[in-house]
Amino acid sequence: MRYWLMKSEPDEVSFDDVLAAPDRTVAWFGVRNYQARNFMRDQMQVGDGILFYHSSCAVPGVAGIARVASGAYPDATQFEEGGKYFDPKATRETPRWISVDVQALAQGRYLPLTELRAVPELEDMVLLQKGSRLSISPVTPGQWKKILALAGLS
DNA sequence: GCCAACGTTGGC
DNA sequence: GCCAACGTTGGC
Repeated sequence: MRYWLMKSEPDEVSFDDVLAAPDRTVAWFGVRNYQARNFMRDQMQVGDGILFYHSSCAVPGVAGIARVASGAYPDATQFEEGGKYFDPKATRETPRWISVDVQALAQGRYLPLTELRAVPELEDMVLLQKGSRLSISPVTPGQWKKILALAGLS
């Protein structure tokens, strides 16, 4: 059982969108970074905890918690010619990018990035490191507990 | 829109 | 394999 932070642009997929989806579950598509992909491929397991983070928006922050709801499978968007996530080097036989299913679990108090930065126990979070751009990053059990407490979800 | 930081590409 | 050029991320 591991914990992760996953970034989504709310204009594309917000936490509310996941809550409203059938079975509160969506495919996590569009990862185009090898380090993030490898976390999904090599380390994620069904049941892992997810901090659902809103990026590139007016108030970036943690919007809710979710769980990994499937193993890895090929990301369908890599084959969509003309689409934003099309990858000409990917083939059906040798896909390059993968997805997992993500199921929303609970929505607590919204935790803005600025607030997270002010919490001493969270200063080692990958998210908060200078220049960190990873769309999927590991979260320690201690960081997970702290954030759930801050969100009122403990 | 700006720009720092980082990742990828491709010529050599 | 190096590294300059270019592209992307994402907070502000």
